[in-house]
Amino acid sequence: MKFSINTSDKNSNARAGVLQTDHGPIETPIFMPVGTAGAVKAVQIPDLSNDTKAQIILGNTYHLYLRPGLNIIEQAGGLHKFNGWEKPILTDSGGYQVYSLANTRKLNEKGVLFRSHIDGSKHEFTPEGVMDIQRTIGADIMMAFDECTPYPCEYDYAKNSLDLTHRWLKRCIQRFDETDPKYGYNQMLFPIVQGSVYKDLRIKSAEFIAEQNAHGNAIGGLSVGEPHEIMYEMTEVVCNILPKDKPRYLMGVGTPENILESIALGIDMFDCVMPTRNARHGIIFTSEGIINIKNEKWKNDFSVLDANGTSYVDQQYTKAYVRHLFAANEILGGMITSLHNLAFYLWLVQEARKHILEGDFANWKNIMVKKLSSRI
RNA sequence: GGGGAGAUUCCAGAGCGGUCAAAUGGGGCAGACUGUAAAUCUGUUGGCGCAGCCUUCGGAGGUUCGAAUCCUCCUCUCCCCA
Repeated sequence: MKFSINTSDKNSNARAGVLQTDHGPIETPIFMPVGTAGAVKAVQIPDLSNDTKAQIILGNTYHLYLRPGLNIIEQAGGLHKFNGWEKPILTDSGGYQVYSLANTRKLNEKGVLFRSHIDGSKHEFTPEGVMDIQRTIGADIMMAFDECTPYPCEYDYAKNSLDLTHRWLKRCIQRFDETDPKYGYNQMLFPIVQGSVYKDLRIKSAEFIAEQNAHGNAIGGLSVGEPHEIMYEMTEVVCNILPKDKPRYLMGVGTPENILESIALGIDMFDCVMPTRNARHGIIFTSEGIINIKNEKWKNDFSVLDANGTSYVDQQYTKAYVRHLFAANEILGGMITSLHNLAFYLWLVQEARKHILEGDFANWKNIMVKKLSSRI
């Protein structure tokens, strides 16, 4: 449970580090593939591990609690044993579902009453309960239960919500401290900065979070529809306050461009559904720009999927073939693009790490960013 | 040989005198997606000099102010009985 920073970039706040966990080290900056229900959609564990070079994946407290349920996960011996992923796992707390499933839940001081999106049954999530669930799942990194606020969000709502998230955090920490891991390895708890798009709230929250002296700190409530400039501004404000010697995790971000810009601001960890979800929708990210493989123009393009790509699928399949798979609604299409996108995201952060260590990250980032967001 | 049903925009298939360039699916084309209720969702799908006009509902005529819708003939499909 140690975070060491190897070096810092000269012309930005980017850092390269290593976070030690009982399931192995995580080299930062890192992108963490999202595996909400215990599976990174359309990608097998060996591919995830050997091909994309993922070092840590996510699971979700709300989804795993509902299905398969804690009983099954505990019988399996924790999520690592259940899904066969032997490296670190981080679980989101369900705080994002407070936002994304706002129509089917009720929130109060005690916690959140969710109506299951699967069968409509009611389930109360409290900060204490969420800690217990994550103990049972066995995540290496547990997230505090928070309210992810929407955008736009009135100042008063954001302020009250922030105070609630902070009170919940104290309860999370207390429960975390008075309980033990279930499977013989250590777990960490990351608190989450909120405050919507309001600088003073973000500062207040970052200061409060910094005081908790957690193993790592997260920034939530961004990338929910606000302009990128605001997202970067909030991230910068918060990074200046959060402790330098602890990993900083920007939750739910983002596009390849977002990730590089945020690394420059001092972020170490990212997760996002974009590479996997968009992959299933036919979008692939490459070092030359973004490709919609379903577009007609690839119909008879027999060049490989991504000549610069690091995944075996990049050389194995042609654009025309992958386009055909999508047109024919063959499940293989989404498997190929998912693997490609994850390999690309992981390549991107590894490359960023390399340039941070070499000291020329800022220049490299500025060149990359221009290409990454263009459409091919 | 006798009897019956039908031909609609890329396909299937509604429409059965005006509110029809024509429902709904599918297919095509394009877009969205940021701690995953998402292998999902949205838009568009005759042409143009585009608040209007032109050409379309098997073909040719006709009735009517007005036809994809009614009548006549033709062509072609399908079904049943011999």
